[in-house]
Amino acid sequence: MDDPLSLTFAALADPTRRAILARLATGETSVTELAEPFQMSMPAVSKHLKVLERAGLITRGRSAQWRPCRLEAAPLQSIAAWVEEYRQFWEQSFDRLDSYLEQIQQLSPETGSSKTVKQPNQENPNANKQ
Amino acid sequence: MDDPLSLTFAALADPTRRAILARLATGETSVTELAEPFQMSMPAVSKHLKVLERAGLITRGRSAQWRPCRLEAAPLQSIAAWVEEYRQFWEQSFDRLDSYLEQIQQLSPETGSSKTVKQPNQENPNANKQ
DNA sequence: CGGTTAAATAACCGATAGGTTAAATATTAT
DNA sequence: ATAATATTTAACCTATCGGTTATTTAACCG
Repeated sequence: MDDPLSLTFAALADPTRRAILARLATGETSVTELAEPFQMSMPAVSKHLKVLERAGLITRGRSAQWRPCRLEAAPLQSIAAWVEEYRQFWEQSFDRLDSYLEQIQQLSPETGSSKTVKQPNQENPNANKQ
Repeated sequence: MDDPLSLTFAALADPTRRAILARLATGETSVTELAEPFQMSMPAVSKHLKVLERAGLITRGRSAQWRPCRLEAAPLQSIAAWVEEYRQFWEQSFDRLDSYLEQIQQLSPETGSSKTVKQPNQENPNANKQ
């Protein structure tokens, strides 16, 4: 299927392409420079760029013999919107875990031997680098 | 690559699988019921479910001969965290668009013929159903 | 002009994705 | 034990993916 959302998800389902986007987040650059960190041929990188371009995640300009690539984040916004629809589900999971932990602590006070589990304040772990 | 993020993105890159998740968001259900809306064979759906399971997006129980599927949203939280890193880029784009529109309006007042472009208040479009 | 550099395209290859039909498995019901 | 129902597995097929090397295109430079 080649609907926009599927194209975008598919484009993001490859660590090389995500690394390319991360690099582009620091600024426009050439194909050669983009390819440098990877131990793969230029045509391979070129194909990755084509996938990203088809998904609308990058655009390419022209400056002499260089084709500078630029990040286009609009499709990422669609992804964000899609995933937000499910936010309640993971928050709800945390709620359930909280309830469960409270219940455990309440019903079996002999587990006080473990670390003081006084409302660990389950919060967004974040820090998902890459 | 089979890192968690890639597995999750790949699992989401198929409209059938996203539809299955949407269905599961309304509650646990059987494979047969999940398969019903699609004009494809049961084994095909079974494969989709295996992909979702491998990505951690669903879990399966056992109740008699049924294998009820349940949505697990934790991987979606990882997706949300990843994409949030790029939020500034699409917001920045809107800013640039705003500046551009202001500039246009300011420099060429003869375009007043178009609809009153008085700060359209660019806001999150949302409403991305599927 | 000829040479160099940047990038894309062509042709190929093995692995995987997404579907099929047919057969096997697991559980319930008779 | 047998049959019925729900689901998975096996085997197969075609298309796409992600990579390669070799070639071609595009733009600069001297």
